[in-house]
Amino acid sequence: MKYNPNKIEKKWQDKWYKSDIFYAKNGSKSKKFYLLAEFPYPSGDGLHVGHCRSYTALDIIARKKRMEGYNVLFPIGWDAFGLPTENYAIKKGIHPSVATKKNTDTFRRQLKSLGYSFDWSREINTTDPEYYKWTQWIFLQLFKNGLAYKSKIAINWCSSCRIGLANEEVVLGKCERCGTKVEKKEKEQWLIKITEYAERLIKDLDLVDYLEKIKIQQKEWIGKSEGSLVKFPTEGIDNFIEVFTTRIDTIFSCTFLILAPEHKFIDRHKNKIQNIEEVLEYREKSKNTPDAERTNEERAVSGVELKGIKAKNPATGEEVPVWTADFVLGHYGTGAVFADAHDKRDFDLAKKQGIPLRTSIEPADKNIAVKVKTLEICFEGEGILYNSMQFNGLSSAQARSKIISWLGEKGMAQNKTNYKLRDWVFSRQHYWGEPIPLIFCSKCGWQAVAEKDLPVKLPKVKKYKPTETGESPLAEIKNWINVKCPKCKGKAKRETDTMPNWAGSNWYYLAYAFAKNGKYNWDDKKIKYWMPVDWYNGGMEHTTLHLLYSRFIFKFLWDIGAFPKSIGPEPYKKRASHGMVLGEGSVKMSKSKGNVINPDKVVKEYGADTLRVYEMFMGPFDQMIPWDAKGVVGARRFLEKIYKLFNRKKLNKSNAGIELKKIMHKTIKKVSEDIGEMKFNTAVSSMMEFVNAWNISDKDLSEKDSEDFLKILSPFAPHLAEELWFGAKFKGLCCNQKWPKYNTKLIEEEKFLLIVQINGKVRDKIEAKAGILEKEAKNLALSSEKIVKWMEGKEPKKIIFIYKKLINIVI
RNA sequence: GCCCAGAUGGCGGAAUGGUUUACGCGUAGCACUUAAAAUGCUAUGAGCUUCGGCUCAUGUGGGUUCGACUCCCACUCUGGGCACCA
Repeated sequence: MKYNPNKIEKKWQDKWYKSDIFYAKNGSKSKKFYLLAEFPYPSGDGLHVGHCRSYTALDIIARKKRMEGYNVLFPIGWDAFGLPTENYAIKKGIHPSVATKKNTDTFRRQLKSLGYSFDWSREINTTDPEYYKWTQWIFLQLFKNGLAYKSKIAINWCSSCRIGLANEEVVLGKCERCGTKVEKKEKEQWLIKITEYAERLIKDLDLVDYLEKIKIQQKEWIGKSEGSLVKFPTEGIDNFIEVFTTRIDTIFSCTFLILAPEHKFIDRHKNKIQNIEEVLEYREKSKNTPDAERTNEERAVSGVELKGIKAKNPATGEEVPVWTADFVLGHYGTGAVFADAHDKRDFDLAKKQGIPLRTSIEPADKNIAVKVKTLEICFEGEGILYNSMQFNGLSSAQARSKIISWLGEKGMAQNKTNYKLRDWVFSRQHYWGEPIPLIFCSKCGWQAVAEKDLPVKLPKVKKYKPTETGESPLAEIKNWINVKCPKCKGKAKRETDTMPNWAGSNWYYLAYAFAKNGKYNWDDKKIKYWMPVDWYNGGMEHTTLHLLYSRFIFKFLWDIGAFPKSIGPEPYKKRASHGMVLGEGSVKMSKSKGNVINPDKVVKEYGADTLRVYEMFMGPFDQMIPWDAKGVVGARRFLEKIYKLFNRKKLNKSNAGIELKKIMHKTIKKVSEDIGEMKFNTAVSSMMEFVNAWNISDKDLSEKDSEDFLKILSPFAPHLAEELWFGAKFKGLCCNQKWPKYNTKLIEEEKFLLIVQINGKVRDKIEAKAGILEKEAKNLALSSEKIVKWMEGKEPKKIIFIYKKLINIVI
């Protein structure tokens, strides 16, 4: 009989998916385990082998946990709103929902063809009105709690997609999706106050078990910096210009101020700035400089003085000039800085424009100190203060707190914490997203749609294309837009913007707790039972987007009591991440390179189990790894060997070998531990070693050992394990069995290879009893011919003995 | 520029203070075959060798240690993230 995976796999998948064996049981008394894999965006390209890698890994964990007696929730669904589907629909002239249906059907078929043990009864779809009813409900709660507001802001505008982009969607000044240069455009947008949660989003990372690099990336993205606000009086104009600084210890060297070109001070005092035309011209120029060009490191600093404007340094009482320069950002801090010789950009600008400079921080290195004082080089580090009145001689750190309290007493300075994180632009001018459930009334302002009227369904339109003006296509459907104001019943209009991609994935982990066959009945009890997620796996690319957003939304829902408080303020207990699968030669897989591996083809040619085993074996799970078509063959050979051994040497109990049993138990130990640590590659290799040992042995496996082997194989190659389990006439389904335990006694070896070193170099290897101590080991070593030769008659100076490992003789 | 991760045979990798190169791929030889494929077995880091072995090798240079792929310092390169953040 030949191993025929196509036949075997279909058979077992039918059996599994027609039953409820992979269904999670709400409220079961067994210990729950919620294992979450990021749900896919169902693109028209179908499943990627990268999806298979992470889903196989999690499927292995889910199957093992189930065998260990946990009540496992391992769900799947579709994050289906978004631009690619919309663009596809526009191109093909079909409704995006039709494209979505087609794509999800493909994904579902592909995922099932790989035998994943998802709970398909809880499948979710973010584009289902029953689902987005809750997405809209969450938005309304944000709105009602004052966390959603509309504001005219300069947004990142992609002229090709005709869409406003969140900062997170701009990569190196280009649109993340299409690569077009992003422009600045003023537009009314809905924003969400994620910044109010900045501190908690940092602090609560202490409560969770995330990979350290994920925590670091989140913290860096939020970008907390502690400093102070300092007032620079501007007599006769405004009262003062306020600046943010983390280096108030350098204030005595401040010789000028710099404002961001867009700073409102300039607008307020146009008539007082003598060279206002020049200043406005500079502002226009900097506005049109795309961020991409700013990344040019060699770009020289530029700036313009606001002539006729002076400010007073609150520390020295000196009058200093005020400049504007585009390296000062309007949206960070107060949009204004004080400038001095201890900042590289300030230093460069001053040198270039002939602005006077003065130093006040002395570096520890005397040679550098000389060059700093003569303004030959710019010193940005910390040191000892001079030129700083009563603060002379203090270190930078000491001086900072003293200067703040000194200026603070005069009302000129205070402590201040700043974050790089900005509020989240939440509206999109596109069709294929959740409508924002708000109504604008010219009398009453923005009003929430009544909760009983949710969902606000997407209306049918003829054209999905964004309009020339950049407005959403919904803006053209008059009978949908025009509604009554929920408050005064007068004429009002619906918001026509839709929500961004992230809206649906902000809360989907909650949906799985209560979703059933396409119905979404929010259920506190079920949420309480399943949440938080025990183990969440996804890509590193979502660390600063989805992961941060969803943590924020969860915290918000927790705050307003949308589910029981006892769950705690964090949605995910543990977060791990997988490495990408690259094309051969370590380049990214892409259609244009023609190196995309289609999982369907691999399944057809080699079988699902082969694909699963190969993707686990190819390398460490968290690392990027190139696809190797030849490597797939190795996985297939491994499975074939197992199939042959089970059929050829079918359970010859009388010939069972104790040596094989020992290796079996070592393998159980290794595989059990490795799965928990996501070291799937070494788990597979240890099973390969076992099979090799069995193959060359003239003994066979006992019935118990065969059972155990199939059980540990089954998470990796579930179809083959099931087939062989059935073929051996074992009871029930293999995937329903109890995970095997290893016997410690069987793992202990009676003998070992004693490594004998002389001066740390291996000179002999002697087989010895496992229990021997130093004395016996020494005798054994010194009686070896080779060792005697190497000793050259010398006496050992020192002997190091490591139990069960080696003996090192130092001469 | 800053932060994080990494560098081991022809290739993917294993080993986290104690036999470097497990497992897999590839390659070579042998067996089976009319032949090929498939399969099985054997060999496979480099150099030297009197065929007993010896020497060298985990990016580079130092250090700690009886002993370093592993720990420490400096550097080079590769990948990822952030970046005019005051």
